[in-house]
Amino acid sequence: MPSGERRTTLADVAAEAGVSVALASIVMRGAPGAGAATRQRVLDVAGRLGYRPDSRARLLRSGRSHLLGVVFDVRHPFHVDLLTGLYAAADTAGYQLTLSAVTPRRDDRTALAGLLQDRCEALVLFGPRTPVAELAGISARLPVVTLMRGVRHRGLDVVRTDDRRGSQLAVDHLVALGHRRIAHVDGGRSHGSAERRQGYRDAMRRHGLEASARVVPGGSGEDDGARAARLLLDEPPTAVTVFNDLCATGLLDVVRRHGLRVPDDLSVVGYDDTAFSRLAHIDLTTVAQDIDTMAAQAITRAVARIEGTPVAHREVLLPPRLVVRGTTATAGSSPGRRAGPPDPPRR
Amino acid sequence: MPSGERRTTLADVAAEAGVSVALASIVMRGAPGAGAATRQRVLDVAGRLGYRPDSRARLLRSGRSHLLGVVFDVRHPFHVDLLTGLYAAADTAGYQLTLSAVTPRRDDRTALAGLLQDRCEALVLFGPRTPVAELAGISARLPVVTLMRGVRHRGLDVVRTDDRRGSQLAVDHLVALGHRRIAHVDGGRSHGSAERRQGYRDAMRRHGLEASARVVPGGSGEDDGARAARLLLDEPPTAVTVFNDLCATGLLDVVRRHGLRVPDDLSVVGYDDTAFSRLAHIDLTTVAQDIDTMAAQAITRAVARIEGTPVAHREVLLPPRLVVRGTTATAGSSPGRRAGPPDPPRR
DNA sequence: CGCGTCTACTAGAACGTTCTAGAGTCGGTG
DNA sequence: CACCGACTCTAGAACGTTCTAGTAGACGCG
Repeated sequence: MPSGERRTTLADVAAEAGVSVALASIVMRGAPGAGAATRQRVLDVAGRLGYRPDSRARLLRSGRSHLLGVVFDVRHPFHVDLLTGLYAAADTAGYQLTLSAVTPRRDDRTALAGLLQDRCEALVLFGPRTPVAELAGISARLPVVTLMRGVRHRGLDVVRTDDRRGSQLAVDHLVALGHRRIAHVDGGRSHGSAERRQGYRDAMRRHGLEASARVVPGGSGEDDGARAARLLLDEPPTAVTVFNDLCATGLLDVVRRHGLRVPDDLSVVGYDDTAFSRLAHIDLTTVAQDIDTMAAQAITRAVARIEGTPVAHREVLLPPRLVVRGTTATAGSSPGRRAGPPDPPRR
Repeated sequence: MPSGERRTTLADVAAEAGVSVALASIVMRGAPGAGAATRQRVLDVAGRLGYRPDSRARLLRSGRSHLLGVVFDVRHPFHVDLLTGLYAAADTAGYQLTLSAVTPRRDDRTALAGLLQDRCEALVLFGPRTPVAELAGISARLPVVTLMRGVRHRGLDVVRTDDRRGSQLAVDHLVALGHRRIAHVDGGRSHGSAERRQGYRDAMRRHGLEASARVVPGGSGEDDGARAARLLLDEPPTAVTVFNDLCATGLLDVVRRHGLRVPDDLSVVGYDDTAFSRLAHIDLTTVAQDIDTMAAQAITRAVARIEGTPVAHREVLLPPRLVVRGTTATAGSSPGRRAGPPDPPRR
């Protein structure tokens, strides 16, 4: 009879312990103003009756929910990794998290609407696709922290990785390995795509390789990577930086099937340090975002806004980190080349 | 001034529209008992003031939260996939989902406790590690549906894939391809491990291959697969069924590094049809669980229990499905295949 | 003894909603 | 004209908690 018996309420506990509801409340939330003996008695009774405070009633009265709403996308492995850090950070700040997921059949807007009804005190959005105007509207009512999307708007806090720098790291790494013909596979209309492309361009210019810079249209999926690979194959570079890991995986596959060896004939750098890029089988050199700091900063921001603590800047830019694995090697390190196309004509 | 102005409440809407709070309530939840003109006027005002019903206050009064609590593990790609279906199913059933995540630093118990305070009407647990006794205790207070874990207890509903059958499918497939020396890499203490091992044994016996059955200790991680591979290599079988996809990936890597070709020298079948197994790069033959039905059944169960609809069985056993990809081939098909793909790239 | 102060406790309002019971209006009917 | 039912609407209680304002009693002090 799950729904038969009423659940035990603070009134039950109070009655059983022979005190007023108010005092029971004081004891339950550890507030000062109750005698030691009484406190113990109330706690005992509560334990015995299996009392659980009703967080909604509590909120209703106190106005504070100590609840942070989080919108994340189940399809993005990176988002899921972030949740771990976020829970930890929220916990130490004394806040709880309510999650609302974006799925292939559930968009940003729906996810957001759900949270607004839950009376969160702030929102943390993972790479939201919602238009800035809409986000701004919401931020008039409660603090909004955006992760991994560089929206510029007073009223919105932004925590993101310096993607431009990330691409530069990738290029620097490849140049240090002796590569000169380095291409970039673009992320299309995905977030961060512009910054990553820009960082690639900057770095190529800095190294005096402007002439051999080449940007190929790609995307965020495996297919996009495969398509980009086919575009590259007619005149393959010796190295390529790819928008993200998934795209890089698609590229790797096509490139290998065409007989090119990685990293001997072609070095590949991904982006995001997605879980699967760590698989020995893939072993992708990639640019990692500092997930833990990102999570901690997001929570810190949100809480500061809620509690009115002044915050210096609207935007936090975190440094990326290059993770060198098995898909990059020195240029021209390909002793015995097989099947693959010989050196393409130099330009 | 996020927290400055009070948020608009039903009373505000009612006052502005010149009706009673009760009537405004009727309109907002679409209940019968309001005139068409008034209804429209109230809705207009609500829209203009940006009114959002407070779900907690609503719950507090109505007793019903229409909330289903979900505990999932961020580390498990399969769980994340399930969420998609779950949201959809809950939506059509008229319920909302509250998610509570298990992370490396946040265990089952914590995740559960959070949901209990939120006054969910039922819990949906993804492969919970919580002891049965504890789950049973909770199920005395509210319906509990367990996914992917075969707990036997009156009071707990279970929705899971027939893992035994899944392993049998894998073995049948391999036998049909002419394999006879088929090994199994075990999942250790992971859920479903026993059933999958049992299914393997059954199938081997059924095919009269008892003598060549061989179970190697493994686990649920990539490392476990790598370790298992090394155990197998001294006397390699021609095919192997592996506890799950991640483990299979680890195995694949070691096996290939040792010069064995897959699928020519060794056929490999994984389990779960995890997202990455679909990557062209990995292209793993695997056993898929019917995620959508699983999600739908879980919600149906939960709702039935909440609303007191009689439910025939405590346990729903869903049929698995074999997904044939590139890591399985006919036994002894090994003669001189090159590294490259003879077959056209798959879609 | 009167007064102030401290501690332990309590009564009752409040939060924003839903629900119950009932009030007013109107057109139709005996 | 009295009565009915249908329809639209309203007043006020209720949900489980926290908060405000206060009371009762003990104690100290002049």
